[in-house]
Amino acid sequence: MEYALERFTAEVKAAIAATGRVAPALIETTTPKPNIPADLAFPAFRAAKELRVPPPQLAAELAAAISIPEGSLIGKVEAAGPFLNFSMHPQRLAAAVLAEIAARAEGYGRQPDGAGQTIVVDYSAPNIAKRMHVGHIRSTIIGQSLVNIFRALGYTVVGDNHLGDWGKQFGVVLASIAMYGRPDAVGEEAMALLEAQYARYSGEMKERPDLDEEARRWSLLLEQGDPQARALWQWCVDLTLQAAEKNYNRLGVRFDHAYGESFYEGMLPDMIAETLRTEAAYRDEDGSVVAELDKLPKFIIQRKDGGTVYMTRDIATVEFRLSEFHPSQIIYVVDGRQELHFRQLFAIMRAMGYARDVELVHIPFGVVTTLDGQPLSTKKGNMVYLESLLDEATARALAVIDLKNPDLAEAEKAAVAESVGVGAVVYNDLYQDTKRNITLDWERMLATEGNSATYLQYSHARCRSILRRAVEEGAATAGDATLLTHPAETGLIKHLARLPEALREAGSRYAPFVIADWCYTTAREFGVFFEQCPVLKAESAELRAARLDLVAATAHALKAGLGLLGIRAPERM
RNA sequence: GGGGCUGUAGCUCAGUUGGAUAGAGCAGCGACCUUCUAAGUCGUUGGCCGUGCGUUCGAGUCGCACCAGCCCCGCCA
Repeated sequence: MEYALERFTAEVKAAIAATGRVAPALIETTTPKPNIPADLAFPAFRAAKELRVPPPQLAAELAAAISIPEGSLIGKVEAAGPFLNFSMHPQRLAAAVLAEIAARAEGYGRQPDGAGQTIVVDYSAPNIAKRMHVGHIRSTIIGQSLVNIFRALGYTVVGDNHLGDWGKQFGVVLASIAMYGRPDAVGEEAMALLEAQYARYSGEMKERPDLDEEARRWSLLLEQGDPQARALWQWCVDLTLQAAEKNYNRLGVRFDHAYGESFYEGMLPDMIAETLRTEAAYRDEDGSVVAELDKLPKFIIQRKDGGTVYMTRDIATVEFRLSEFHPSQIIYVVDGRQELHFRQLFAIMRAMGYARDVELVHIPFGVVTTLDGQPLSTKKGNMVYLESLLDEATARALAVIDLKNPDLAEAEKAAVAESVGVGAVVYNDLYQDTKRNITLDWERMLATEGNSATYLQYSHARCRSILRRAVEEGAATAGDATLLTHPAETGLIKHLARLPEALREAGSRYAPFVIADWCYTTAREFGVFFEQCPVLKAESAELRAARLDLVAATAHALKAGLGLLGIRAPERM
């Protein structure tokens, strides 16, 4: 099914074409700025040049020549200087949009664009034996939103948590446990102790080459399947995943797989041989395997001691994903600082002859810094861990709820606080272009006004509140949408009509903020409507029914948008 | 030295096939709660769009050069 806005655009193009004055190739439309009282514009510049007439003249001629088909979503056509402006027919649009949303409810906006295609999303990827902190939550949150967005676009999405459970850094973890012992604790507390040991060990490692050698030895032992190393490794993995699972549940994050780097261990020797066979890489004099491609800096695929690196495992990972899932895209939601790594990875995959039918995409995101621009680090002691971040956000939300809505039952207060607090943290990572660096600004993050998750949730809750009262009063719904002609109603409806378009743009740009933006504007449009158009006390029962439909549609659409971001929409707050 | 990202209002940001008067929020000032949740709404103040040159009928948007900040550049991930 085609959504109303697409139909409107198609009708506009057809109407212009029907005049016979403009070649179809020159019929391009743009969305006018908000201050222009129109919904779609045809700039006549190019076509006018072709026809050798002044643009305003062509626009005027077209305005006179155009005929609007019966029942069209086009309401009005007029020339405005060199532009030909089209406005939607408010009543027919209202009927079409409300029907679409009523039919799909929270599934509004979904499209079958990606049907039959698979996308692998590589995200989160926490390090084993490390607590998750503000640094890694970006990948988790952005990645999950992209998963949601692509699913809504009809793709088969495979979410894979590429755990950092291998490599030399893991050798350090094992070596430090061997030296200081296994911490006597559980959950995040145990991990905090592991981190402290790790930090202590790597600190001393700088001055003691024997410790560095020991870490390397553990990493090799692990790769060689030494039972003691494997057992210790498994303990760390279980501990970390258990703790992570709690955070994932709170964030609404779910993976299809969590293979992790270790999963690819057995494939590495063949993979290295393959890079050599295809001459994508060569063996250096010192025994290491290196590649130098596309004028990119040289990079290592196998260490001179025979050990593997991140790159080796990433190559195997691509190969595995291709043969296992046959995706049209593999997207990596990873820190922008690894941009070069991915360019190198993608280059070597191409050089090996893989990745011909797949688009490999790195979605870089910026770093999180403190208010004064300092990086967050364990060493500096200014690190903020995910669990405490969510707890703090929830606690602050609860304080506001106690103030604003003290009559709510305690259990509901707690649930709402969780939704609002976690929503604020999620939104902080999604409301702007992901490649920007963000600052950890508690005031900004937990803001309850303006462009904030809370404001969006609040708008939804207001809708739901009206709908609840309507049910209590036994008010009729399923009204006549053509009664919705107030500017505030039309403004809101026009914006609701844009969700499918926003979803498509969010997918093509890998940009959840496009959805966030849409939600925010929806909330604002609803806010205006809320002030100007009484629903339960509308002038007539007929108008009340129609407005109730609009409120229901707004609630569904907002919930759909928030859902794409991974943010819950409470019934009341 | 090479490369990537960023530069738009005091602050945080939108502005993407180049189009009309560059938009929001926050902060500031002012107004609106006996009516559906004031976590709201409305008004108002605030811009050499980093700088320069170029392409174009038209540039915040495209090209080149420069400036500033952050980041990356073989045996970590």
